[in-house]
Amino acid sequence: MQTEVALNAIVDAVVPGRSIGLGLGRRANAQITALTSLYSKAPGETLFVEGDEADSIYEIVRGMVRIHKLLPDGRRQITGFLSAGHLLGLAPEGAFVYTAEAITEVTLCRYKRAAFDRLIDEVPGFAKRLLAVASEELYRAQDQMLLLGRKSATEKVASFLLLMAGQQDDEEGEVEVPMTRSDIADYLGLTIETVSRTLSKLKQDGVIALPTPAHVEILAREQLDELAAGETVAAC
Amino acid sequence: MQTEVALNAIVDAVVPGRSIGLGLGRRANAQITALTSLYSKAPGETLFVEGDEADSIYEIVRGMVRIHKLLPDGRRQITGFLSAGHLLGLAPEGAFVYTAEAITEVTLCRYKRAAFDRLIDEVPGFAKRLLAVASEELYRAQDQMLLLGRKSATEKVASFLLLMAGQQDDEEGEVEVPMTRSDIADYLGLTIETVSRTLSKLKQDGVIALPTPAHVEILAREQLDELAAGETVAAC
DNA sequence: CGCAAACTTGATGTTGCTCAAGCTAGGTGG
DNA sequence: CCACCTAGCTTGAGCAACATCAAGTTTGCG
Repeated sequence: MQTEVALNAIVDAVVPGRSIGLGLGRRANAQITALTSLYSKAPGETLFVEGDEADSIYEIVRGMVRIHKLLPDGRRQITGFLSAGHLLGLAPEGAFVYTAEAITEVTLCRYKRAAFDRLIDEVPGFAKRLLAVASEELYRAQDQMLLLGRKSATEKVASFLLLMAGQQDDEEGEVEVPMTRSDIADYLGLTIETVSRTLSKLKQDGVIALPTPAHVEILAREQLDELAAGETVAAC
Repeated sequence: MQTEVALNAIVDAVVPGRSIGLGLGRRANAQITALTSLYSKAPGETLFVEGDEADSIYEIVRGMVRIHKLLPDGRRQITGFLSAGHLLGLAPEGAFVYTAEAITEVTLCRYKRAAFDRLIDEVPGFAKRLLAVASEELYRAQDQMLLLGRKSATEKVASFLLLMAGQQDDEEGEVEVPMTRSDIADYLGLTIETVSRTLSKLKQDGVIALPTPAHVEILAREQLDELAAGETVAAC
């Protein structure tokens, strides 16, 4: 997402060329980096749990994180897969409203909530920038509601594949799928069996190839686009 | 939502006691009211359409609005029912990302986008306040994803009734439902028949009463709470 | 090499959708 | 004032998409 040169030497050392500070100017960035700490999580590790005291805000520097909510009986809805540049924990003060877990090896930048709040007041443009980030998230959330409420299994899986493809700059149809079928199912409101079957059907129809379960190759991009958009009755 | 005394004489005249300006201080409010215009929409009228140029931001002063997104073949997902105090059109600049329509008679306050943007820069605390509003919306959206992806029809309808009840201060179990079964269905990712049947079943079970289709009486609040939360297998 | 986790595939079941018919209520014109 | 008309709602019967249950298969790792 961000491509400008990082101001933070620590970050630069770890992930060359990857900026933090949400695209703000030099001064703001310098202020922000003064109160960050950088650390890592292994795949499967929990960053924080829904209901925990939200004393920090996190920025993903590298890797992929899933966020989810649970029903009392264990049913899970994954509300997002977040990669580098995304913020975690911006929600209402007090407590986190979702659980966050690492899917891949993840590098995180942690901001203390209190210091972060102070920055919002003191650094011109910072709140505005955060507002843009939140609006963007809201837009994504509404698209996902349309998917969950009104798309068929095939349309959901097609949309997911295109989301993954778009998240990777890789335009050549090679898509990495770092999460399990269970994650995909809980993101799309399906079961793992339906996800697996739908992928098999797309493969059989020549729309995709599946060299390995975690590696999808898009063979017929246009057809996938149409499926994802829900254009025709043929989609069913 | 807002109960403080309005500073804007026009608003006061129309809707006594209802504030605008998003809970900011006197100075900010004075600045904001300088660039507002107030007007009304009849039930069924469109405020704006997905894709329209987003040159304004709206605050609902009175009444209820629905916002939705469409698939090319007409399938509709209602992403929210918004009442007084809510903002419309905050999403990414350029174009509206959803369509907004009046459900009841609605009074709106319109802010010019450019002026609104200037306020964000000039009025201290304004962007922060908007960020809180957007975060709150995001939280609601994630709850709705959980509902759409993982709840049964009964759980969805129960959740909806509680949402409506919560939106009205009326704690006595009397809930007004100003929208049609079609709106409810498109909000919950169901069909009108399933919504109707589910309401009938809840009535039959003594959980609610239905004096008229648009008027629900909650008879067994606890049972409805449990259903909405998805506590037990009995929910199915 | 063996084991466990993840994935795939098949058979059967159930929820919610589709199609269809009748009901209710509010508004309009004769 | 009443009858009609229409939009919205309810109810029923049959069906399809997706879930559930149940084996197998593959893969990665110790």
